[in-house]
Formats: sequence, C-alpha cells, structure tokens
Amino acid sequence: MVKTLLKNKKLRFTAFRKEVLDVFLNTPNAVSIGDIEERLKQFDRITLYRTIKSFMEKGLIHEIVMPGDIKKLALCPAECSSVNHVHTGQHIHFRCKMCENIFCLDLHEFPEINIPKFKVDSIEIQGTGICNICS
Amino acid sequence: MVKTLLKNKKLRFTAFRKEVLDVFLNTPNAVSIGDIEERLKQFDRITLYRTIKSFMEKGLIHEIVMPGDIKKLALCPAECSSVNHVHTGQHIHFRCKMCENIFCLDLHEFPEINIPKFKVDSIEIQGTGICNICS
DNA sequence: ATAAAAACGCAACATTGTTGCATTTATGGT
DNA sequence: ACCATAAATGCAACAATGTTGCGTTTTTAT
Ligand SMILES: [Mn+2]
Ligand SMILES: [Mn+2]
Ligand SMILES: [Zn+2]
Ligand SMILES: [Zn+2]
Repeated sequence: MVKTLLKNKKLRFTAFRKEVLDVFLNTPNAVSIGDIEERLKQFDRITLYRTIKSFMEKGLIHEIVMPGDIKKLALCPAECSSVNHVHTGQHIHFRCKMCENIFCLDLHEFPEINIPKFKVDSIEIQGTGICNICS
Repeated sequence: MVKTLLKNKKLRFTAFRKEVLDVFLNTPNAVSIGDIEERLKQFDRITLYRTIKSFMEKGLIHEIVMPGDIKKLALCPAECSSVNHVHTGQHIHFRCKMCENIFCLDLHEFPEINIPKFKVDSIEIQGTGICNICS
C-alpha cells in the first residue's frame, strides 16, 4: 500500500506523492520525468522536482543515467536502505535500443571488479542492446 | 600532433578545435564542459557545444555520465573506431568521491556479463570510491 | 484541538543545450 | 596558387531542464 511505502521511507503521505508513486508502481520499467508528467492530469512542475528529490534522498527511487541525455527513475528494491546516493543494490541497468525502455535486472552473480590502487565503494553496470520483447 | 589527430578522425583542422583538443591532451582525466570553458581565454559557447558534438560523432572523445548531474568528456583510446555512440572500448570509469575526478581505466580482464533473454551490444562499468592520490 | 514542521504552488531565475542564418574558413580539384 | 564548395564559426533567439524564495496549506505529533 502506497501509504505505508512512504511511511517506511520516512516520507509524509500527501495526495501528490501518492499520485507520483502510483506512476512508478504501475510501470514495469524505469520512467523519465516526462513520462511522469504525461501521466499526471495536472501538476506543479516544481513540486514534482522536489518530490523526486525527496524520493531519491530517502531511497525510495533511484536515478539511472546513460550517455545521450538519458535520465530515468525507478523504484529501489524493497530492501534498499541507502539514502541520498545511487545504490543499485546488486542489480544492473539495461537499455533496449529499439523500445528505449530501461530495465532494472537482477544478475544471478554480480561480477567482482577489482581495480588496483583504487578503493572501490560501488559499481554500476549498464548494458545496451535488444530486449526480449523487441527481438 | 593535433592536426593529424583531427585528420585521422575526418575532422577539419581549425584554430578553435585545436584549442579544445589541447585541453583534452593536457588533462590526465575526464573534463566537464565547464572545465573546458575555464581553460579557454575566450570562446563562443555554441561553437563549443557543436565542436564537442562533432568530436563525439567522429569518435575522438566520449561522454561519461553518472548520477547526480555528472557529465564529463574524455579522449577515446587511439584505436577507437566507433562513431557517434558510446564506445568505452574495454575500459571502465572510476569517480573519486574526494577529488571528484573521473578516470578512464583499463581493466586487466573485462568481466563477462551474461544477461539471459537480452541481446547485449555493449556494457559500461562505472565505479566510485577513493582514488590512489586521495587515499 | 493545537502547534510545529514539512510540503505545496506560484513567480522568478539559473543553467544547459539547440536552431536559424549570415559570414568566414578549410580543403580538394584545377 | 586560385577557385568553388562544403563546412565551421559567431551571433541572436529560443527551448528544455532544473532551482530558489516565499507566503499558504497540509500533515503529523502532542
Ligand atoms: Mn535500477
Ligand atoms: Mn573513458
Ligand atoms: Zn525493447
Ligand atoms: Zn581522488
């Protein structure tokens, strides 16, 4: 339920936040801000930006960026406890060049990346290609 | 030499392009558009954007994006033949949280990522943490 | 019910990137 | 070296994206 979802992340429940969160819950893949705007009947742009920022800060959603001015948002996995920074947990992002959808995918085994001389905090992996629906 | 570098990528040699390319050649790490602007005495912003676009289209430089509105540019490896799309070859990107520098790093062995049901064209890997200088 | 803190909505602003167009420059062929 | 052509430049105007300030409204804890 949307209300408890927000509460669990220490976010106040408001009508607008419910609407925005519903967009995420009703979409299988990542959504852009434009996508959200299209799905809201009427809204204030500034409030939307602030809502998204709050959601990100509290670890409810995360941001996915790719070269070519691609920026999308997706729900964090339920167990995500990270706040205010990218925490893709152990999943990767895949962009289909046909449908332009971006998928959050759980890898069976997340690869071990060793970078000599660097202290690695987090790793992000992003793939591009063709999704199963488009191929 | 800058002139042949441009020619090899089928880019015309101009005074402005030389200046921009020199910025890349004189910087060890990735640079933002703001970085470039700071290093140029005087310039036209529009021409700079178009220059960068040309450089990217011809595979002279590539774009590195990370969550948090981070966008930087770096020279492609010499052997890079890809045009107009992200081709990190087989290197990864590492962002140091202290100095905020972004490094293009060659991994000894680039990991094999297998994504069931998806046809993978390219993989990008980005790490964050502390670089060797800052630690 | 009340009070404090947070979120909202509006306006104004800032930053980042693009398009059109006239002028200048680079380059390949003569 | 000269010329014709295509490309690059510089300026203005515009578009898209994101932010800040502030008075009002709503949520939540007491
Ligand atoms: Mn994700
Ligand atoms: Mn790189
Ligand atoms: Zn697809
Ligand atoms: Zn560092």
